[in-house]
Amino acid sequence: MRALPRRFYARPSRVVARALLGRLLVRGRGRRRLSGRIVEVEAYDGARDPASHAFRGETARNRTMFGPPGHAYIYVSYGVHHCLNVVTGTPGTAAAVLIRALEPVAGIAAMRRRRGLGDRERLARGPGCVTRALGLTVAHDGLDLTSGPLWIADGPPRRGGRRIARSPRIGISRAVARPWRFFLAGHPCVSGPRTAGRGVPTRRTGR
DNA sequence: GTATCGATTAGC
DNA sequence: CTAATCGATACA
Repeated sequence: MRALPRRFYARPSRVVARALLGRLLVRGRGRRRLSGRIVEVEAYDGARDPASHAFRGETARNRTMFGPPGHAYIYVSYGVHHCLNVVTGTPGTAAAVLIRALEPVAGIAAMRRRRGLGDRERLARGPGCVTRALGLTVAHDGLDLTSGPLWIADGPPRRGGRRIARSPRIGISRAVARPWRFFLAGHPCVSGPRTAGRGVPTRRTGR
């Protein structure tokens, strides 16, 4: 399978987000290949989206998002974890899709080693777990997904017979009502709610 | 300059 | 429930 062409990414983040579900995210080539089916994503919409890192303009951290589509935007979350996004839209739009969860397909033993976990369904469940399982860090920020050792496979997205469900995005405090989280309904590797829920997620108490 | 908050997770 | 830990942001 080939890497998805750049034109795939040169569309609005919500369109790309849905189109990514069921596709294969691949790290490396040959025997050392790691891969997983994308089962959960979130769309972010640059300057038009208060929840986006790009909402307040370009910084050293989010520079990649302002570049051409089809590149990996990887940032440090909570000072501890790394999160993988794909840049979408036209250059300067600074839109992106966060990869929140994978169903591990290849290199599962290596993922188990990296994660110190046996449960396949939990290996890449959650954005920080995705990068941990694949061995991605901010050192990989800016990688070109159409040519590099990190890519997304072309071909019909196999959804395993599951429908695409949507919900509000997880872990944000602004623009909380926008239903821009997309996932394969009921898939065991999805983090958080696995069925479509209307309305704003329940706010955790304490702050 | 200091204080606070995250596109989170693992562990009590 | 909290700690971890750092870039970005808010404010004196």
